[in-house]
Amino acid sequence: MTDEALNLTDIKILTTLQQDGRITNQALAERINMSASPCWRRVKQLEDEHYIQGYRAVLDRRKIGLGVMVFIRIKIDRHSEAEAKKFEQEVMQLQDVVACYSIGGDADFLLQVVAPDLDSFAEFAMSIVRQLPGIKEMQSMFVLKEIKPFVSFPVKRLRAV
Amino acid sequence: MTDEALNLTDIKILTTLQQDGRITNQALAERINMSASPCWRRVKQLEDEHYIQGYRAVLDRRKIGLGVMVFIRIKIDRHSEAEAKKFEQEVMQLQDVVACYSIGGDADFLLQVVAPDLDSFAEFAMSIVRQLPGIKEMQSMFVLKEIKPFVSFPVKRLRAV
DNA sequence: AAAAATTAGGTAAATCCTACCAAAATTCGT
DNA sequence: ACGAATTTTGGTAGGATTTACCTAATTTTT
Repeated sequence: MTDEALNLTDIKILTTLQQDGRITNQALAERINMSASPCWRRVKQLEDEHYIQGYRAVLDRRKIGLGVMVFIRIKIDRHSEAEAKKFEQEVMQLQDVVACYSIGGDADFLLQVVAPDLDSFAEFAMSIVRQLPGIKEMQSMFVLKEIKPFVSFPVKRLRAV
Repeated sequence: MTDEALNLTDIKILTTLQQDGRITNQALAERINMSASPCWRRVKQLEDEHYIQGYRAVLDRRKIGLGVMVFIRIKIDRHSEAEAKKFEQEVMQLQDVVACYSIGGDADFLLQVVAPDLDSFAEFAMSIVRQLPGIKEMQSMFVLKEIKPFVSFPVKRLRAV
């Protein structure tokens, strides 16, 4: 509760845990050349301070039957804050929309959607997404290949103030 | 090594581990109403068969100093497979490009990029991304708000053949 | 330079993992 | 439908890990 910034140890810990979220504390401690006690304490601290939001298992999308992934750009009717809120709330409920961002630039929202196959996606896009409140435009970008799947954020030394 | 499909237990396990990748085996077993032994065995099996690719810590992007996230649509010069490969390889090296997809639709690639602030992003976009081989068009979509951050894939019973 | 505060390292009890075994349930052939 | 074979389950115990606590070392402050 003093410095509020990340030192080199923290950076090593966060980098390592992003690669292997189930590494044992002992192995982690060895990796960063520290004994187990202070290492464990730092991890707990990073968790308590919410630098680490949580831990997740990463699944093979295709193996669990989700052969199709699509990014959808969506524009909604402007001039209605209520409509936007409603849109956001409804999107939140959709399990097949695995991520959704409000974006600047040309579109209003970027949705990341998964489906077992093209037919399922078409059905979902037409009867669910299209029917969301206030939709004006919609453009699908099909993922042909995951060149670089998301793994981790680069953790760098925070710029001094 | 018999069925090759996911039963209800597997689905519960995968769903739970996507939410909490560090849950203890005992707690997981209780959650799915199974004793620890078979639960542990199933998890190991799901790991061995690569339904589970790994475990990761999820960090708070802003807390680690990455205030800006942008999706960039990029079109590259067509008619050159070699150029595309080169592009992919170079993108792979860029730490600030946290994800990259080859996409159908209007654009060729979708890049997910992070940066500490707008200035850093501008610098990165101009002097690094713009200079990638074969770039024809480039359009940035700034993330204003993460309506629904990616957490997990929906795991459903696989359709019987 | 001494005192205070912070961080590191060690230790031990509690918990958890993990490999093994036996029991139960299921499948299969007859 | 029955018994044999196979698969799956539940229990157990040794080993590893976690986690709280204490002391020593280091750094910071005055």
